[in-house]
Amino acid sequence: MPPESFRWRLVEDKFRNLLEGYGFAELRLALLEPTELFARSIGGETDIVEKEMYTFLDRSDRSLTLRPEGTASVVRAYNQYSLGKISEINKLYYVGPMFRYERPQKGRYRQFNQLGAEVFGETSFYQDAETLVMLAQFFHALSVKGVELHLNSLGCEACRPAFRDHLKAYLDERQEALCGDCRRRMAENPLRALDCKNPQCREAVADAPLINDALCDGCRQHFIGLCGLLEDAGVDYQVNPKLVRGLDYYTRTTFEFLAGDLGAQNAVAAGGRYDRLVEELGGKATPAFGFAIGFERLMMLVGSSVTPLASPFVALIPLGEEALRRLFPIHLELNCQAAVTTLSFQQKSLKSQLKKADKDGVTYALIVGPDEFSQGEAICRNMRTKEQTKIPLNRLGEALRELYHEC
RNA sequence: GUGGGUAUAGCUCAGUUGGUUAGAGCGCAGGAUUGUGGCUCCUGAGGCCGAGGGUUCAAAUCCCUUUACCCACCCCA
Repeated sequence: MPPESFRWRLVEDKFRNLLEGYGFAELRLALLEPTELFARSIGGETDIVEKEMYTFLDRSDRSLTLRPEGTASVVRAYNQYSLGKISEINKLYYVGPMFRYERPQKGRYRQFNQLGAEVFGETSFYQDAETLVMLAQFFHALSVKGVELHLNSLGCEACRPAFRDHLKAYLDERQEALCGDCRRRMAENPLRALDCKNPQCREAVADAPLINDALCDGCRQHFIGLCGLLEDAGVDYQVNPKLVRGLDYYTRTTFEFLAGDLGAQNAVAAGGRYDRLVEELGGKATPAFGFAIGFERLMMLVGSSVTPLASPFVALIPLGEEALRRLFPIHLELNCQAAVTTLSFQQKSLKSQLKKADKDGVTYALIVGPDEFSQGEAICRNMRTKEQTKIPLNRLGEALRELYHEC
């Protein structure tokens, strides 16, 4: 709703401009996808898939789901249209609503909007760095303060399995201390125990083996390289070895931008690298890196620093029916270019119309009534200096246009 | 899915141990010199007290049910 909607569009425009500057192109995504797509990409054991999706059957008994996130749809589109053949590297972004069946609370809604982007075909850690710096630039451009970048590497198929077994062995010894969820997830994804919020789990996991120590050479160099580039770019970050994302497709780099001001739902943007997903969804093996920003959460941080709409420039004040008829075409003509005039269609007193003009914050008020008609000139009042000048009735339109362009 | 909270004027909220025409501030409308705004003053409009049921001589107030929203757990953007 206004005035929020104006601020939203302003922020969205900034996002589009920034990303298009970095060579991203917009992808308009399907809202509805086969349920299986999400089960396969996000992971069958994740909470999103287990209990947070809006899933239903269509008339042919196919199971469809309102998308809970964007990456899976982007990857499907990437594969379906063979984007990888058109150009080696593809940079795509999207904007739109996502749906998750959760209990709403501050910063969490069942229908929420994401600004997201994905890069396909680039393995280099330079890509990770470019994207992260770009995000930092975005927050900076919006004067958003207090966001922290948390960073981790989850390894790849070469080193993660070994680490997973290692961690599992560690957790097995402490099974009794873990919460039900963690115990249940042990088989599929023991890593999740690392960022469980349950105090008992936290304690049990305090001395758990860390993935950083178990990375293979390739992953280690990737991570170190990324960190170095971030430092060179002056982007502050902290490594959080226990950062594990709730989506199964991530490999190597994962990150979250956290904001303290958001309450419990403090992740304003998150993402990472997913080098295996394209292939798993039936495409050619393609490395990829992506992120999503929670639009609503971002807007909570942006506050009032983004200016809402500008005030109209001049209030047209007609006194009497004839004056209204005379000013109406001018009103239409001037607003055709930009929103510069206001005009009340009701017969109101000069006093109340001026009051309204003041509230609207206009710079000029143009008064036309019986007196003006008899003199052939309208009164133009500068609302700040209270100076009044006269303008011939037959050149009102161009005179106002000149005034507008002078400012 | 679990727990807590709120619901009264357009907005933010008061409303005592149940008591008769339900209040304030802000906003809105009109007026205080006939055709000149901001400040001030006066006046006015606007409420089925979220919905449904119950207790009572009497319910915004107590009880039950329900809906919506909020906050937290969880999860994530």
